[in-house]
Amino acid sequence: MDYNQFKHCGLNVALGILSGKWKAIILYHLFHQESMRFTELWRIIPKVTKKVLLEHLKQMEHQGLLIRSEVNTFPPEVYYKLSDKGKALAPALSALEVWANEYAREEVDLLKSK
Amino acid sequence: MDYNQFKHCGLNVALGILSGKWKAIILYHLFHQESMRFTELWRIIPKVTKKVLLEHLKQMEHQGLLIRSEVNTFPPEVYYKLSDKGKALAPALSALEVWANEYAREEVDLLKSK
DNA sequence: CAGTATCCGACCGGATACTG
DNA sequence: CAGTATCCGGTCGGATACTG
Repeated sequence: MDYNQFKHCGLNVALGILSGKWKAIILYHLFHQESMRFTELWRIIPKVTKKVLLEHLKQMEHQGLLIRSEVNTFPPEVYYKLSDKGKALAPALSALEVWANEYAREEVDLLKSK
Repeated sequence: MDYNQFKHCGLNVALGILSGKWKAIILYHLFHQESMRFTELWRIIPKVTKKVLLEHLKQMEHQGLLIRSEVNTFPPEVYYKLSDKGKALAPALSALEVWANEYAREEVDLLKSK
């Protein structure tokens, strides 16, 4: 196995971008649904507050992972979807998922049961 | 691309395990060197304090990513190396690295220059 | 050398109420 | 509906000094 494949700089950046309590679940839903409204995300993610969800979405938007678009009506409609940069995370995220299911089964099952 | 490959539970667990300011760089060095002494790690990682480095190493040991072994002499010698569980992270970590270099070049270069 | 004990500030996530 | 304004407690990383 060639361990020279990764260096810590890029890894640090990637992990930094993915850090945040709700990032995984946000990405998960947007990978499965392609465009969701704010309230839709809010209701589907248990127990996150609007403020925190908004902060996460803003960060991810500024980092170019998400694209935010609003329909200018009243009441407003705002949609979030993955950008190409966000979609490109798929292989890495699924590799992490595979690893967790293979090597951290207990923690995963514990989390599922909650 | 099949986005059903990953679910958020495993992803959450994996990201949780990898969260911590110095995790990336610790893993990086241990992937490249197979067994390092505490002080060796401490000197090679810029600006981390002993306490924090120790906390990170302890966590990673408890999560089964690292194996700690001590030679009972005075002064003590303690070695850290990757376990199989830790080594199995390689594909996922290098996928993250690849993504960062491809899609987050600016941040990576910025980090490198520091 | 490796590890522990204190103390501290900054940041992060959360609760609640309010607004265009 | 989507977003903002405050306030708050806990956790995380860091500085420093000490110990087996």
